[in-house]
Order: sequence, then C-alpha cells, then structure tokens
Amino acid sequence: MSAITYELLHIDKNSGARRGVVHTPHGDIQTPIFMPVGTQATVKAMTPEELKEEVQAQIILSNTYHLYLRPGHELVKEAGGLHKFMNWDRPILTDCGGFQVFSLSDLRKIKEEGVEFTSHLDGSKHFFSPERVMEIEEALGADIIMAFDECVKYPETYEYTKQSMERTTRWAKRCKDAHTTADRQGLFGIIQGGFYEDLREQSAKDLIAMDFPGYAIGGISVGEPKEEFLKMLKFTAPLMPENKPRYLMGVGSPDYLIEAALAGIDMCDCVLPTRIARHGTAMTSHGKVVARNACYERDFTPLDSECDCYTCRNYTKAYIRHLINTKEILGVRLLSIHNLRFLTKLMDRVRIEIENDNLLNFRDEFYKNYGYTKE
RNA sequence: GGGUAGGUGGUCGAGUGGUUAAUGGCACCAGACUGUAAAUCUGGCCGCGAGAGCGUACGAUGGUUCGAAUCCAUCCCUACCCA
Repeated sequence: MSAITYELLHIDKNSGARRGVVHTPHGDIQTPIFMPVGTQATVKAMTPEELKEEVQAQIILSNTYHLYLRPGHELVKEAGGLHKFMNWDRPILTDCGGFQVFSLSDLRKIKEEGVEFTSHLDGSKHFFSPERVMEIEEALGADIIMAFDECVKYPETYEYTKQSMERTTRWAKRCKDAHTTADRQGLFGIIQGGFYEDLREQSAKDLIAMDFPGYAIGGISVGEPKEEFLKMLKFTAPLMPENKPRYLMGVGSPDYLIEAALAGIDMCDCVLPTRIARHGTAMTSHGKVVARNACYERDFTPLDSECDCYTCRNYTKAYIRHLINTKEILGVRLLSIHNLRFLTKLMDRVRIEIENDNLLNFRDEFYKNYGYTKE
C-alpha cells in the first residue's frame, strides 16, 4: 500500500477541473490545494499554530537543500523527524533541491552522477546525487518527497532541455530504486522538458512507466510570459495519470492558481504570498494592495473588506502601513497571515465551484474583481 | 567681551578653485518579486520640461578669478571654552 493515494470526488463538467482528496500518513488534503512554503522548517514569520488556526493550511512544504545544510538532516531525524522538530502534525512535502539547481546556478556543477553545490552559506562543497537526496528526504520524514530533478531555466535550447530532461528521468529511476520508505513516504516524479511539447510528452511517458504515487510539473513558472506558462500547463496536465495527485510546482498568484485548477492540477506551492507579505504587499479580492504606499496613510479600513482573516478582522491598512514602514515584525506577520489565508480561502472557494461545475464562471468573475485582464 | 570649531539639498554628512545639480547613509516616493541565497532588490528623490535643455542652489552681502560650495572682507547665526 502506497503512503499516498488519491481519491477523485468530482470533475467540473464545464472545465475538467478535479475535486479530490489526497490521503497521507498525517491526514487528508482536500484538493485543489495551495501549500505554503516553509523552506527552513518554518513558514517565515508564522507559528504552526497560526498556520492551522488562522490560515487553515492543510499541508506545508519544506526544503531538502536548506535543511541538509542547516541544521542537518541527521539532527532533524534525531529530533524525531521534521513534524516533531517543528511541531506540525499535518502533512509535509519536501522539495528535493532541484529548484536550487536552478536558483543557485552560479554555485553548482551538474554531472550525470549528480550536482556539486558550493554552499551559499560558507562556500563549502556538497554533492547531491539522487541516492543522497533520498537519504536526506527519508531522514527528514515528510509525507510526500520529491525525486531529484533539474529545474531548467527559461529560455533554454531544445538540445540542452532534452538532455537535461533525460537525465532527470534517469535520476528519477535512481531515486525510486534508492527509496526505502515507500510505506510511509510517497515519492513523486517531476515532469520536465522545458517549453517543448514533445519533451514534456516524453518525460511524462517515461516517468509514468515508473509508477510513482504522484506526479509534478516542474520547470514552468520560471519567468516565462503567462501565455507560455498556460500553453505548457494545458499541454502537460492531461498527460498525467488521473488516479494520482498532480502537483504544479512553484505557482502562487491567484490567477495562476485558478488556471492550474482549471487544467486539472491538485496541488500548488509558492513563496509568493509570504515573500510579498514581507515586502509590504497584500493580495486581496480587489487586486494587489501595496500596503506601504502613501495612499493608505489614512485608510482606516481592512486590507480586504471580504476577508475573514485575523489581520482583516482586527487591523487597518493605515496601521499595517505604519508597521511595515517602521520595519516592525508585526507588519510582516499580519501581512503573511492575510496573504496565506487569502490563498487558502481562494482554494476553498475553487473546490466549491468545482463541485458546482462552475469554476470557469468563477474565474471570469474573479479576474474582473481582481483587475486581471483575461489571459 | 575674548577664544575655538562650525554653518552644504528633508535629514545626517562628504567635498575644500574647474569633469559639482553637488559622493554616501537615512528618510521619503514608486516598481519588481511565483518548487525562498529575498523582512530583499531596482529606480526616483531642487523647480519647470516628454526631451535636449533652461532656471535657481552650498548662512547673507560684496569682492578676487576666465571660472567659487571651495579663496578674501564684512555681517548674521550655532556649539563649546575662558571672563
């Protein structure tokens, strides 16, 4: 029995979006879902209690690379695993370090065997092979663990993307072979292939043949125009098995999340809501509110009149602007709570609209209120 | 009353005869951020102008000089010390 299983509840008759449940060793996840990112065993500025009670997050992400460097996966294991270490008893997903192959591109060398990183902390050398990544992710003990991949930049040549994708596929096989905890950790494969349809197709086919309990789309939402993103998303999602979770990596703006659900994606994660919160911006049902801006100096209304979050129930834009401008920690915390709650609530709504076969209409209405121009 | 050190753009503070509308920091204003090297980064920040540019500006006034925030004279103001 796999640690991770997917139960399909309903398909939106008008869009094909999926409403489902992912069963994990630490409980169920209602999908589609947005997963807050807590790279270093913490969703920045949030306590796990706030994530549960105020944000109502069902699952969070953490990161192999960062936790391997500090405090070290052995230490986390000694603490009783990541759940216990950080006092979070709901599901956790660990990313594999594949994104760091992309984001730390000046600090690493890729070979067939794996990737050599120069630590961004102290310049020390570290080698990540698929086998090593499995060892680390198993020590961390997340419910869902990701196979080691390379997230290719945009744009990239066909030739490079092809050989990278093929290597990621070989690495996925090595991860699967090295994986020893399939009874309590579900290993997901990551579809690569850049912005080339035939490569995406090949990647999906080869990974599906390996029979992972779930699949992710990686390597999109890496700075390409929205049009390119949507094209690749809509091409790739239907290639993924229907009876397993489908995870789109690195997506977190409201429009991308809705588009992902429409494409039949079940899970997304992103640093965006917490990052822009720290930088003074809120996502609201009426579009972005840059709370730092002078126009809110005397605005004694909540960030979002339609929001039920702790921040909106208790604080005004004028106060939050003051906190952000004076660099008070509370400003960052209040905005983080709001943004995360905004997205979890958005996904609550998306699930309801799917059940009502109405996600397309909701998308249009949401775009209009948010101020997005359609596609 | 005497002495010493000073007065620079919102502020602190460089500059001490030309390439200076004047380095930096802060404050202020705006933008970016999408599997977190990010409580970060980028841009703007005298006025007018889309721009080339024009006008005004380094306490005040006058002077030296081809040219002054920078040199000189007088005055005003500030801080500290002595009486």
